[in-house]
Amino acid sequence: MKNKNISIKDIAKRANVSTASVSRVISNKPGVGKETKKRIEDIMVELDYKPNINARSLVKKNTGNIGVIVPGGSKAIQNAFFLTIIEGISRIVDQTEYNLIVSFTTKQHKKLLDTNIVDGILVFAPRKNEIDLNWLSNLKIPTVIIGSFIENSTFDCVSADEKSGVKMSVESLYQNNHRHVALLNGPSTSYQSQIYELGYKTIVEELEIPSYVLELEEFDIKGQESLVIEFLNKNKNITGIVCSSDNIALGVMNIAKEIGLTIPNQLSIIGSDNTPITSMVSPKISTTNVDLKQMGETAVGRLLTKLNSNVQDEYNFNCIFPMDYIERETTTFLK
Amino acid sequence: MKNKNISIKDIAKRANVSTASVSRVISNKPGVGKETKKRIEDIMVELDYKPNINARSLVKKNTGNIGVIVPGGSKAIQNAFFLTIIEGISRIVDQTEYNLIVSFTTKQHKKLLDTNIVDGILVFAPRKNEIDLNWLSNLKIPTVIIGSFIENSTFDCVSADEKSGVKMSVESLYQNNHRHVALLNGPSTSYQSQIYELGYKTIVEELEIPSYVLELEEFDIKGQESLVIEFLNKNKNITGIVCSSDNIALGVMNIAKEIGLTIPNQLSIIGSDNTPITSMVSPKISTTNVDLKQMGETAVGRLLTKLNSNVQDEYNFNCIFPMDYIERETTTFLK
DNA sequence: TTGTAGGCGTTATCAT
DNA sequence: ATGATAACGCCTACAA
Repeated sequence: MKNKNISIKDIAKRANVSTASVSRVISNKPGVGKETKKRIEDIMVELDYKPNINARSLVKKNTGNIGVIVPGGSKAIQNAFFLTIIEGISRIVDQTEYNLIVSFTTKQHKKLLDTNIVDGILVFAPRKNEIDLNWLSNLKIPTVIIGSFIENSTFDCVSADEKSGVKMSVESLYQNNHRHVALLNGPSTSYQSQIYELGYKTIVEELEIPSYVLELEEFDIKGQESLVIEFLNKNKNITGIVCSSDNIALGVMNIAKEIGLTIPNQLSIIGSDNTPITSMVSPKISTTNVDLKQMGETAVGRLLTKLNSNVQDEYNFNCIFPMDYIERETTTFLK
Repeated sequence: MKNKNISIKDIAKRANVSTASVSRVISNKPGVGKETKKRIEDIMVELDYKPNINARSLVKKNTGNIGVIVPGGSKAIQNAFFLTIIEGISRIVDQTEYNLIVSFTTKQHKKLLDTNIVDGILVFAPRKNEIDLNWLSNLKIPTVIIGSFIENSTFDCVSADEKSGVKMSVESLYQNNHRHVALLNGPSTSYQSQIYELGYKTIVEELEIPSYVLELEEFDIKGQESLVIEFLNKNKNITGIVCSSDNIALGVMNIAKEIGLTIPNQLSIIGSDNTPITSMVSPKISTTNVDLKQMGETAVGRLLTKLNSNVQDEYNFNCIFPMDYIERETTTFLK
């Protein structure tokens, strides 16, 4: 069933050298004659030799894998926010010898982390109920958190400045004469949501306008339409909504249409993260933007240096990407 | 930096038994006294023992990983079609000991396949220019192809019946009085596109209506807007469009609006695969539907049986999932 | 420059 | 029911 695996021994025998020499050639190490090196290499391609990763890992005590932990059960798979970041990650990992093990479910997370199959991990905006950060920290495995900033922790973080993101959104609405601006937020189990809420509360207080917050179960509104409708009906004076994801914004748009609110005239809506759909729908969604790919790249970059420098540097890497507001068609001046 | 890894030896010593016994309890094999078993287990948790996967793999000659090959460069990452299938896959893999290694880029594909780090692979609708199927076949690694049916090959395939999908779409338009129905297709390097084209040609011929085909570079229209506009302008009599993906349909909707065509009255549009956005936008997109999660589940299922039965069964697994047409708001009767 | 040999952590065979 | 011990394929001192 499997190819009879040819090993370092086979090619050593064939080349009349020791396995040591072959190993040297494989690892591109010095100490082998130009002649023999050539001979060995030829035989390697002739026999289509492929090193056994497991054996190598066994002695080198590494795995060659980088794990990516995606939260939110399988729902998040469809989340463009994560996927764009993964694109950035892929781009960098491509240039290395590492493989990417992506885990989408809680069970897989456990398996991945418990089983020592990765050298380092990238954790996407963790949820409190899914991953115990203390436990994670005790694992002593190099980790970078992407997409949310964990306060008072020793974790390296790469995140978007969502706090000022919401702030800009609310402010732009305010400048457009809106005085009743709501926040449609993701679940509070997400550290991301906490930032959003914090940012919202802060600016709302600063502007001295009332606070309206609706917390959803996810970063989209599927299955919670009635909740949103109820919220909108209960707070008829709301004229602007800031959402903690573009998907939520999209959902609200549809609900608004259904209950007869025109966008943006009767209701202005702002999303978050500038995912592709925002400009694929009509009206195009106003949103906040951050370079997600770059975020991904930065995160793996950091992880790779942690992996390559055995020295555990003590300083805490914490990179916060700036966001900017993109005005499109779901927002307007309130008459 | 790393935990001093405690091994089977350590726990053997501590328990005053041989490594063999420890190994037996780890693998839940018979031949170890109830007493000693208990003792060993206790020590294992006490020392927080975790088996070394590499060592195990080395002797067992497997890796415990399943690879997933996603085509289309990193663009496909955002493709809900694939992602939904991955959801199905995850659901099954969750119940096993396997890990999922997802590869999004051509380079990673190579690495993954060349390096023997997976026991089996799931290949998503391959592109001719990205993966040489002959080469793949020579790898002798258990493989299941998802999302496209490869004719005249020995590959196991799990795919949607897209041929009858397009057929239904065109027919429904025809029944609604449309006589000029176009196909907006993905790249011909995709086997999937070939099926779409085949289905389209067939039904168009059967109905004796003219054929209009536009081949795009991807399964969405980003960056090719002008191409589509040109196509539409050149063929003014087209009143209905069948797209080989929902993303294409969405793109066409926007273009139509821009050039002043109302949907569905002046132009009816049908997508493909019933991805979530279709019902998140307005008007809601008419499309064809297939149980993608189930497709994913079936595919891994098949792969797992291949993996578990050393017997290479000779018959060719070929599962084609039925599609059905979902009428929504982007299609109407042509007056 | 090249070779010898021990060890990485498991599993599995064969004794006991 | 248990224990030695030889693999598994590779790397790496240490010798030569």
